[in-house]
Amino acid sequence: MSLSANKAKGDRPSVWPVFLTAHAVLVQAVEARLAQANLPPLAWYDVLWALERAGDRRMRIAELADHTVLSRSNMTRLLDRLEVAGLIERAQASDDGRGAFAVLTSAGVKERARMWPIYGDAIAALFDAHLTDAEARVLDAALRRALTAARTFS
Amino acid sequence: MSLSANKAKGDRPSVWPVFLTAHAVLVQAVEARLAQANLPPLAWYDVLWALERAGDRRMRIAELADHTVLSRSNMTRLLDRLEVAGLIERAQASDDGRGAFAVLTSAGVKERARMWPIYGDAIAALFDAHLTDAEARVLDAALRRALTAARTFS
DNA sequence: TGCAATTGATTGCAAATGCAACTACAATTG
DNA sequence: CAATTGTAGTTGCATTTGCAATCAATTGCA
Repeated sequence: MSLSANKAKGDRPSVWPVFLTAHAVLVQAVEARLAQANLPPLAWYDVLWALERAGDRRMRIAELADHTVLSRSNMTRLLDRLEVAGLIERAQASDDGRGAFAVLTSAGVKERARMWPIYGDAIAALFDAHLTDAEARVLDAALRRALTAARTFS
Repeated sequence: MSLSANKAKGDRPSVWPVFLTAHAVLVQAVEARLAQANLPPLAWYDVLWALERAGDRRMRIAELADHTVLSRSNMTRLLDRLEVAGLIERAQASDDGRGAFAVLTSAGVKERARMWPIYGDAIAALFDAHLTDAEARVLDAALRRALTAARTFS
């Protein structure tokens, strides 16, 4: 009976435990590399990069929260820290009196550029290097499928 | 140049972003299901299950921390909560005066059993259901490879 | 043996998170 | 167009985390 906890309902062993552990270990390793280089954490990168890709370097704050899979209050405070660090600014939305934009500053652009070499190398060395192209494609497709399914659920 | 942030060094698009998002969304969805059923969070399950699999239902606390990829201080406090809830007890290690065991109580066994149906269903529905057997094998192998590589690094 | 260095676990304190109010504005509808 | 209902973002508070310091016990070694 206790075997059940190892098995998917279907009865092949589930990949889930490995998925969880791999994530934990990899993220920890990446964060360690960033910290060691005196760079801010991963979450900062996500926000900066999202803003940089947005046409005018600005994004509505709820949109950002969705994008980075963070709660809104969480995003509010993350933006507080980024603002204190001078990497973003807030701007009133002209069309909606309640809304605000997070706007990337040029210091923000620089900081993301400073992070990328370390972050990119970490991803490459710790993650990508261990996947063949074919595996990468499978992984991508599978995870996207699970992802969108989980999203339509909630 | 800014494209670089999308690409693995190798220059195929990296699966990393999807990996991160999938993890975040899936874990959130699973936690939501547990919470909705008035069950404790995922981390509790990990500890309870690890203890249950250990022959004598006990494990050294550092060993547990390693197993669940948590810092030691974190584990100390997680065990505090589990102890308050009556799901584990602490026991002195006989061979090492500093050491302590976390010991699963029978209430702990019951609680894990209570969690499993919800947790197992969640994994099955949100994750496993979206992988073919072949994909599952690929995923498992690839993640394990990255995992052990990352571990030998740190 | 005796003393420094190491290890297992915990603790204090600062930072980060989650959740439930709360404020200010916008949209709906009667 | 007034009154309700909904939405964007922030804040208070309790919980959780991370890191460095601490305490006790063990190990290494001169």
